[in-house]
Amino acid sequence: MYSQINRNISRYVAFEEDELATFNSLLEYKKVTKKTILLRAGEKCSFEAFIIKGSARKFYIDSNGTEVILQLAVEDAWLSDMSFSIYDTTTSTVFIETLEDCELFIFSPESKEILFQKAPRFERAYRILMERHLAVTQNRLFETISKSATEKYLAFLEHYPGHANRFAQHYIASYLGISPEFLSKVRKKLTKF
Amino acid sequence: MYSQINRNISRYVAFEEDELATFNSLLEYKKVTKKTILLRAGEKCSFEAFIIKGSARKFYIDSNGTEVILQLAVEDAWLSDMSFSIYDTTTSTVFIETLEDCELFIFSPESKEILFQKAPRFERAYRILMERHLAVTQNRLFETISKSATEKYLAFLEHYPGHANRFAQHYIASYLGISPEFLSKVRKKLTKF
DNA sequence: TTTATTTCTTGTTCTAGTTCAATGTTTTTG
DNA sequence: CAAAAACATTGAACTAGAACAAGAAATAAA
Repeated sequence: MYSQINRNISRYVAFEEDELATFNSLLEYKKVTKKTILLRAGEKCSFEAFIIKGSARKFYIDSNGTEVILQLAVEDAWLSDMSFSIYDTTTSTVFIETLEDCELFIFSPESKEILFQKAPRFERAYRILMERHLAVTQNRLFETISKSATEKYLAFLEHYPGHANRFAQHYIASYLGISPEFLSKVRKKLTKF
Repeated sequence: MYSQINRNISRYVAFEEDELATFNSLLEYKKVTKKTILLRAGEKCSFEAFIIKGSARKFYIDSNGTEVILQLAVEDAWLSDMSFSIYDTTTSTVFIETLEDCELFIFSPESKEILFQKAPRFERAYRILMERHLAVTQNRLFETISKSATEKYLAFLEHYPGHANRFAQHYIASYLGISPEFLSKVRKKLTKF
């Protein structure tokens, strides 16, 4: 049961058996059906979830009601809140919703603190995870600014080969920052070749 | 000389004197004139710099020659490479250029590793720094996707009050992902009120 | 201080992408 | 299985912002 998440967290740091045991003891296993809202904005419980099975989306809604998908996540992905509203005066809010039936490990901020105390080497794994995540986000920002809709969609297909036929097109459109109608047109044009 | 950077790194972790001494011994002080290219893409030396005084920009150039500014940095900011080209097959490249005469602390990846070995609590400080940085980047991504040019410029003014009259407008435009001409028009419209 | 270089402004034309609306298609649910 | 809901397609009208061009200011340099 824990082998998947242990493999994931051990990607950049080789942990000892007892460290992993501590880690595992702090995880909460959760099974939820699709369309479950795991996190509603406003609820002050910042948390992290690891997807064992299933898929989910993380999105923000700004003051104008605009919804933007920040992450389309599948097995082996970490979903975290990262409440960035701290940096912004305008209320911007995070939602996490499952899209398929999911099996998850939930990791609360309190558990995280306990883990770092009992097994400080996890700080390192988390730092590296964060660095990677940041690199991916910067890359996406870069592509959002510099690429056309078609180029962004092609890059998306390349980065996430499985995603195109697992997520609804209007979610992909929102992720890419284009309208669903236009994505439909982009895809049609692409199939011609 | 070290008080500024020590204050910065101690923001989320209270370090002991000897830990800070170790940290400081690993920093390389550097003074450079404006328009110095600190990092040219391709040079495999991933690094981090802390700005004591002056300003700089970090930007990417993609395969089409499009330049996108990822960071406009002033005193007290960390500039890091984060070479994310790993995630991308298309060659995208990082440049860091000073815009004013600068005093810097340079922190090499090797020094970083030594630091983490000698004073492991720095892992924590770096993790938190990364988390913050990620939150800011996600927020910017969100704004880039959901806001109009005018809204983005207003948010920029709010987040970075000093930046507007310190950086050339075409750099700000590139940071916001809009053309310099259009930013000029946006600003003109805004002064009318 | 004059000249050169970089930066900013303003108008015009053009286009990638949006919005709206209507129809068709798939998926969900009782 | 039928009915409802959610999702996708297509076209037509519209718009935010880009690209181009050419002149005006401001900075730097000599």
